[in-house]
Amino acid sequence: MRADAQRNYDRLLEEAKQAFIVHGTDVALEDIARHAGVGIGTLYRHFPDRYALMNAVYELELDSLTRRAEALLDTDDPADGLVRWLRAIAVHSTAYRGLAATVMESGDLRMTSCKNQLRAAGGMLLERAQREGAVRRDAEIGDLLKLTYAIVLAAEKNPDDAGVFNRLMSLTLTGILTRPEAAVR
Amino acid sequence: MRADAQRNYDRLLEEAKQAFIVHGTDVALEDIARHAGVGIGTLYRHFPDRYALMNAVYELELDSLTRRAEALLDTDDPADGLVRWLRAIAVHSTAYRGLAATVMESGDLRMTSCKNQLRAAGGMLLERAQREGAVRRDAEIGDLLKLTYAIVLAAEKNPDDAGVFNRLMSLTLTGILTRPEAAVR
DNA sequence: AACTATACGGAGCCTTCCTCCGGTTCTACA
DNA sequence: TGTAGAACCGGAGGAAGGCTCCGTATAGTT
Repeated sequence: MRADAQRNYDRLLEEAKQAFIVHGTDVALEDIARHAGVGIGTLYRHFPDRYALMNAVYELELDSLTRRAEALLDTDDPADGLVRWLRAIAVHSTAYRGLAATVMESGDLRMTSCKNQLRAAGGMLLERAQREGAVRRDAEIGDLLKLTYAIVLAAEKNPDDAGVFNRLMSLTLTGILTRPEAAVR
Repeated sequence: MRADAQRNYDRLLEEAKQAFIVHGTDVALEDIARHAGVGIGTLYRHFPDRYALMNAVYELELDSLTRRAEALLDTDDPADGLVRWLRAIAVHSTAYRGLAATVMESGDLRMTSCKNQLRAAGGMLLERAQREGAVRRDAEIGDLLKLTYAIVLAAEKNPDDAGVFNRLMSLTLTGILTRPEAAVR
């Protein structure tokens, strides 16, 4: 990679990150290019579409989420560890409004590398919690992540309601029904 | 309302319903107008924006959902009644891809009339279930609807996974943790 | 039949996405 | 250091959808 290309790549990535945080992930790509001081053509050469850019930005955060998962593997309470990690994911994806909607999709290959890393890191936390009987055996890491992102999405659509994320998360973690075996087959 | 206006209104509504079902709620409004045999200006006069159209289409279904709620008030198992109603809502909103995302929002006034009717109907089912101790006391109908729509959204983003809706719904209804009191404060 | 309030419709402007290609700049190698 | 050409730059412009505006057409009334 040529030095100027590398420079532009880095600037675009940094600028995209800021723009996603401030304006959400559906910000106009032209704005990102302009703020990075390059033409729109350069942006598209480095990142074929909006999702490549989102993937690259999210990858910046993946290391810390992976390390967090590893650290939480050492805590005493496995259920608490899993829950803390899901909350950490939520915090990260909440920072980039609109990101959750994309990460939740499974149909296409967009952001696949990010999603695989998340699944691997969370899978270990989930398995430990299940081994110790703290979490239902039939829960899968993919579904847990989908639920987490779904709740993030619901929360970001209710920006005036600060408590909505915690309420929905609590409902989901502990269950809505008091006698579940009776109503859900 | 003039006769020709009424005719066009009805045609637009019917055409919008079909288009939403077939192409999702982000279909081009020009297509709806064309299929209804009117100009785009006429569409915008009757429905100021896309959300007015979505609201009108969803209102067509509200009666049946309200009646369903009333019928379910007479069933033996209150938890089962609530769950069945939430599933009915999910079925309806799943038919119109993209609708769930809009209904979930609370910030603005779009689709307010629909959302109020849903809350009223579901609130009765929820209260009965809570009175009989079948559902957590701290659950609110608004949050339950948000969760339901969030799951619909997650499911419609995973069209290749037929079971995802039921799995997420089951996780949410019965809870992910086996000893919730220990991990969630 | 004439009149008026109401409704119609599409031209046209704006914004955003994305592609394409002529011109420019950097790097490697002599 | 000079140079060839590979790599890169950037913005014009086509495509598509959202929405507005206003000249024209028509339903309903007297």
